[in-house]
Amino acid sequence: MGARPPPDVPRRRGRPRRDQATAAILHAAGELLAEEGLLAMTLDAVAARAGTSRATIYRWWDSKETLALDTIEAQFAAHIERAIIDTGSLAGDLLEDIEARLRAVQAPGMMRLWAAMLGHAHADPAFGDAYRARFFTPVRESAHAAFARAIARGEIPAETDIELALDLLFGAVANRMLHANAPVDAQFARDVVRSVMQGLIAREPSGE
Amino acid sequence: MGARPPPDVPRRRGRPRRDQATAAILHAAGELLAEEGLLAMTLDAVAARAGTSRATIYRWWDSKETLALDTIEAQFAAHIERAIIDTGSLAGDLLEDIEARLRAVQAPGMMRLWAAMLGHAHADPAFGDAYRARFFTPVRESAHAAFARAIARGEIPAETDIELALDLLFGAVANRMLHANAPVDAQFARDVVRSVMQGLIAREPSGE
Amino acid sequence: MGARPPPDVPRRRGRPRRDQATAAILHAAGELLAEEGLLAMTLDAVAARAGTSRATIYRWWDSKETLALDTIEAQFAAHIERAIIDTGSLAGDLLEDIEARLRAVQAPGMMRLWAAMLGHAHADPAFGDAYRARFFTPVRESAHAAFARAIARGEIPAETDIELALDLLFGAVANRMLHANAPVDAQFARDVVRSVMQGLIAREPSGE
Amino acid sequence: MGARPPPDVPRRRGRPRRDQATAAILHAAGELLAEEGLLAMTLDAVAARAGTSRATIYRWWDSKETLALDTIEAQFAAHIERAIIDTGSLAGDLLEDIEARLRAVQAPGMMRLWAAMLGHAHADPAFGDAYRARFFTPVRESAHAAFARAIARGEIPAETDIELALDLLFGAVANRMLHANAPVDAQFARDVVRSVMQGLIAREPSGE
DNA sequence: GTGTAATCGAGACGGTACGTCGAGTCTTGTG
DNA sequence: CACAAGACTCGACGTACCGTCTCGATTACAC
Repeated sequence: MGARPPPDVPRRRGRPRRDQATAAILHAAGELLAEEGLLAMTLDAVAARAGTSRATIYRWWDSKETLALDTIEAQFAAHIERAIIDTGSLAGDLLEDIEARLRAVQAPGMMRLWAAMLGHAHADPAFGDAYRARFFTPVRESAHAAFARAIARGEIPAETDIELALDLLFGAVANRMLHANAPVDAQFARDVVRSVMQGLIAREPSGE
Repeated sequence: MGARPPPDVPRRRGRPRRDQATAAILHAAGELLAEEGLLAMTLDAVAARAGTSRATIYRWWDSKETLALDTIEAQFAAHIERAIIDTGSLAGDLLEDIEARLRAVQAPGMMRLWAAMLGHAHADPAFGDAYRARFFTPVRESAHAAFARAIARGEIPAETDIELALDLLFGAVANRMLHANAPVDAQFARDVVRSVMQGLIAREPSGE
Repeated sequence: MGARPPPDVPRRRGRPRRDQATAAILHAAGELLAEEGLLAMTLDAVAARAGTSRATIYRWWDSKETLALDTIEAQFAAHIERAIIDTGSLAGDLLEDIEARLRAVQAPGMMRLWAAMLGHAHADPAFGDAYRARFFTPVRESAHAAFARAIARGEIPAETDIELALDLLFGAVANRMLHANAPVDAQFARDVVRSVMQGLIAREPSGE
Repeated sequence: MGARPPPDVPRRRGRPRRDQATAAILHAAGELLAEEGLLAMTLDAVAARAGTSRATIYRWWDSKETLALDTIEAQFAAHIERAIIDTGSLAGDLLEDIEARLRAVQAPGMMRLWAAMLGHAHADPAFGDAYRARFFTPVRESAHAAFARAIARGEIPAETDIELALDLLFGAVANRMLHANAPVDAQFARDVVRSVMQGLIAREPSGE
């Protein structure tokens, strides 16, 4: 599975791919996803709005979920600055990180879309792998790096269970948005970061 | 929206509802949900396996998601003992609570189903309300009561931010299962509980 | 097959039949047939308008077509005076007869209903027998009697092919109404009668 | 309403219509109509026997009645030679015409189908127009032409009421088949033609 | 230039499931 | 018994997307 958009081969024979079509499809899909959600979005509607044919979409994506994955990735890219965050303190790094994600996910229709992707990730294992590789792992890694830097400069103990910390951190935020369907503000983000750091610093090794 | 299973009215005129049919439908739906997931489950298949007609299903449920909601509720009921948990310590209460939920959610196909329900909860607000009222709020309330008891007996400070604690607690577990798609064992549950408690006890009031 | 309305047994045990129900059903069916036609008329609607239950209808009629048959028979009875027509001349008798039928069949919705009955008569042989026995044969017989009287008083030759005359007579009228969907007025009826009589009187025996 | 079989445009973009499918549908519908009649014929069954999908049928026909209309037209075409009938005498022309129609309508199941079409023609005005345009008007016109030729060559009076003659002619035949549900043989056709001609030739103008 | 190869639009097609509707049957409680 | 209420099975309906498939038209590189 998976999209095979830019194979970036040097040059092939035949009519070259019309990049405008790809962009128009992603744009149309983005609008429809925000307006109606994943389930209500039909490829017919995407094709009509993009001015292409359904066959062209199927040529480059193998399902509408994969198309949606590419679409929200393109939208996230606009919200998240890829520059490495390094404020000098762990709390500062984590807060910056979380707030950047929050800005991206609070665009209209994005929560609904996120939930739909998560649902499909559990229905289709291959899609689940792609989903995690693109939206879960990167987030986790950038936060992981922040913890590693904090250990390196002695801010937190070396034996800190970073994986646990990440689950607490992102889990709390996700829980509030996805399950409680409640808004997440900056104050909540600060509370979460402080609680997690206090819980980790004070803790003894977990091995009973 | 929502199902209207019989509110146990005393006795009405007309042919009585065949309870066996309702049970058979729920049973068939449960099997098919575990085997194929929500999206692949057809009402045709449910009706065929339950030995009823599709029309009978539509008489009592307004969508297959609502049917699924009733189905997993029936399955959860089998896993979760409703007796109030009170071990005497906050950590003990929380662990018992979490582990009870884990047992229920680790039945085959249940993760996939949970994710699908969450996805639909964000697609259909009315369904979202029903979903939270039945699967989110009860869990939260039983844990909330455990915190209240802990405050009453002086185990944790009275000004503890319980809502935050709940988000950390259940968020960490949900994050690992839903997003990381990784297993949650008893050790992880213990680590989460300990971390959250330490983070809360030591913390100062959040208001800047 | 066929309806089994009033079995007219002397007196049976149990709750006596509520004649009002039967009348209400026929009345409701008549209204609905005129308003919407046979196919669009549902037994649900009839039952609702008659204030009865569907089961009661099924108790006395075995299909909605049979119910319709009884219904239009009741309506025809109101239009057609059963007294024997005898004006003294064949042309007069035939005209009276035809015009009486026309009055009945030109009630609103009646053409549509007649066509539907005819369609069903060819779909269900048993119904076809009942239909002809009630709506075809009687008409034919009363006109046949008029011809017989004309022969008796020497108005037309004794060897007149009456069956052929009846087919020409009623066929022309039915053709115009049913097939051409055109109105039939008194002038047309007079023309038909005159043409048929001239054609028959002048003719030689048909056997080649 | 109405079917839109291919108007034979020169060449359009897109996948060309698979003519075999259209033919298979008409053939399957023809068989099923003869076997079971219009009401019992299911589009499911037609699709299954034709090896197409129900959607394809709905793409080209808007109801099963319209499909039936096309079907019997195709079958009539096989029975009726379109060559203009001109035997030199009015009686000869009319007999040829009537007997050609009789051959077509006496195929198995055709009477039942004809009656059903007539019923639907009165239930759905738009269908009624289509029905008459295809099965009523053409028959009428060819016979009308025969009368016109007879007037031209002085065989019958110029003031003959042709419309009345047509109603008598076809009405008598239709009455016997549709209403009396009796067979029509060549002798009956001859009798009808002779009677109508005698009735018309001898008659005076109808205007009082 | 003239293939050759690829893309794109349009749109028909077989399929599957949907949600609805009506027919006809059955099972209660009430009169 | 008759009747109302109403739950039930069955089967067809017409619709909506899906994913696939032919087409004709277009556009480039390669010979």
